[in-house]
Amino acid sequence: MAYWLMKSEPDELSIQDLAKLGQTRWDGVRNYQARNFLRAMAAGDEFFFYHSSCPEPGIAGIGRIVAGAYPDPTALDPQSHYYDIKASAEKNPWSALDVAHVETFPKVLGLGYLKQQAELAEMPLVQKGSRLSVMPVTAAQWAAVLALR
DNA sequence: GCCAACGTTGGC
DNA sequence: GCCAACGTTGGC
Repeated sequence: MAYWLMKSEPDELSIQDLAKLGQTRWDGVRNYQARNFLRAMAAGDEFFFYHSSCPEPGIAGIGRIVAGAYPDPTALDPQSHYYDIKASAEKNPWSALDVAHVETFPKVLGLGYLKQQAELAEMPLVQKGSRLSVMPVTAAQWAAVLALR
């Protein structure tokens, strides 16, 4: 089992939304590096749910991968914000997967707070200029964040 | 709204 | 293959 971190704008999907839904599709990733990490995920893997582009950016809870990556249907949907004119059913470069709610933290672990943690210094999340929206998390980093709850 | 940093596009 | 221009991300 592996650990990950995924960013979501709470206006789109928040940890509270995921808690309400129980399970949903994680789609709309349009970056190759992030997509490759999606494809490396397996059912049972857990991830930190990070709220980005919002008043209180930070880790808001935990989710679990329910099903591994499959072609992202939003890439083929002209109505979708994530529509990719170059994608087709035969050649869809984008991946989505199904995720479930595991835990909502009592409070969001803010980005500034996370940046203060020496154990997390290697995470792309806290590194200047990094915009990666899906990234691996080591077991040590996972444990360090859990200890901050 | 600003802006730094990154990724992608497309001309050459 | 280079690289300038452009678009996007995302914190502040």
